[in-house]
Amino acid sequence: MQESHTSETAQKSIEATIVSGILSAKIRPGTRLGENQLAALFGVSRTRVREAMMRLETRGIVHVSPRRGWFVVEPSAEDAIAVYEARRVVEAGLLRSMAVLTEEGCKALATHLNEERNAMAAGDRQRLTYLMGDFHIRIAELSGNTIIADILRDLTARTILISMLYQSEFHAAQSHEGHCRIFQAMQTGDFVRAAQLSVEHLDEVEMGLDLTARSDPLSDLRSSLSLPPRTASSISQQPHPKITPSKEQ
Amino acid sequence: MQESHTSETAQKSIEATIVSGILSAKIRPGTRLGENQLAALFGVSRTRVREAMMRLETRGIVHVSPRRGWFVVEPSAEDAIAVYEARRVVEAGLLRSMAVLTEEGCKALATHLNEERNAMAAGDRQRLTYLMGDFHIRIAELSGNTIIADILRDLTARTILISMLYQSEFHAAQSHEGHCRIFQAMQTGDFVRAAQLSVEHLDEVEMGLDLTARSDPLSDLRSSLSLPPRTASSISQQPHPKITPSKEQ
DNA sequence: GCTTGCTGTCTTGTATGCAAGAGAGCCACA
DNA sequence: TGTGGCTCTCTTGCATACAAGACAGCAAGC
Repeated sequence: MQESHTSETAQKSIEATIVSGILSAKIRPGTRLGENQLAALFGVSRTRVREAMMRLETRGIVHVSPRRGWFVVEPSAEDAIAVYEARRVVEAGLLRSMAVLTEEGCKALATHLNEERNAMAAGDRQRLTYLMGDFHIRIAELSGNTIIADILRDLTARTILISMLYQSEFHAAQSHEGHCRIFQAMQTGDFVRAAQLSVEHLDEVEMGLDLTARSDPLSDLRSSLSLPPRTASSISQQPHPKITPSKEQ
Repeated sequence: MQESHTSETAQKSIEATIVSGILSAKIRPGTRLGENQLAALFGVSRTRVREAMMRLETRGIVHVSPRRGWFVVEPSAEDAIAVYEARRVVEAGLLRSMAVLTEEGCKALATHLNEERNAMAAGDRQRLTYLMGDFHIRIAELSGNTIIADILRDLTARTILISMLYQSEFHAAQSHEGHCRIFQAMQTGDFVRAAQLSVEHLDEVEMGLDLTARSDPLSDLRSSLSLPPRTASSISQQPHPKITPSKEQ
């Protein structure tokens, strides 16, 4: 952990750190990501932080509110539906395109499902969230197609943000069983069935969302004024718009 | 075309301009995109250009060679295979997920296929290239899923770069027929068949590539030295590494 | 009490300046 | 003639300075 090595790595790791923070549910949607704060945290100048933010913006992970700051996206109900639809398309397409499950792949997934079980037993919810998303990414990875894996990673990050907004209770056992079923189908080489199970699994999770719960309290006024349903700039009507009282710089 | 309006728009349009230039085959793979050149061209400072470049980099459209410059990516043969595989996954998954073809959608596609015919008759190869890629993007657009549409747009851009590198001759008629078949299946509501035809169509195009033609002449030496197949930094062994003699600034 | 306008502070937007490095071209030398 | 090294130019990398705007908090007026 040399200082020099850290700062070298920090260049692209701002992105990775934030994404991994989201994937493990440690960063909530709407979290403010101040350029100065991150710059101080990572020991770099604002320039680098901005670059990372812009990259994350094109990946659909953060968005900028002009002269106000960068925020982790808070997907709207419509966004949520679109993300789940996209995942169904990609994951089903991926499974259907797979021909064999290699020995290593089989082992990797079996190990993963064990980890899920362990986390459930331990009641480690953050780790569980991470594992539940990671299962799908692993499938993409062992298909060998890094393009699809990257796409799915970003979609999974958004999925986790969605679940933090709209999922009242976490049916971990149900998800785990879904994963097991998909794995079983893959083991028997029935990828068409695996794809179908994957779609059903995603449907199930989507159904578990309460997409009306967090609908903003202004929706009545908004609709009577016939404004767009929920713009990016109307976001962050969050309960804690204040920054942590660290005065930074 | 007011000056002010142009410069306001220019901010994000650098990205769009380059992508659209690639989609219509006006920008070749390996093209150098100098920060100063673009800054002068768009009338903005290097800062904005860099932002656009970084966004395009995360989209897989350009890459940077440190202290040498930004270049439009030159996909390797392995990249080409991965891109086609990803497209098969996404497009087949998309078509399978579609339930109905709306009246407008039907009209839009019919119009598009007519445009393809016109461009073929006119022998307008650039426009033809654009249309051939755009067909797939349109399908994604009329599915209503902008996430998938965006993904497919970037993949199509890369596909076109690939075709400029590895496609010796352009079988436009063959592609057009493939599109027609997909459209017919969609019209009859048989999306499973449309998906299957789409996969076959992409296979066909991929088969038309000569993925050994442009393999770099150093491959023998490279493999005997057991170096990595083709690194990003080994790119731009292109015939014209020189910049156009505009002295800029 | 409630609203409305103002002002100070804190944020990002953007340009610019300097440093580091890569590479082309030249020159000396064998 | 061919080869090695040097230098000089041009490129991006990165930090910093300043400008512009958003918002909270306050004060004045109704």
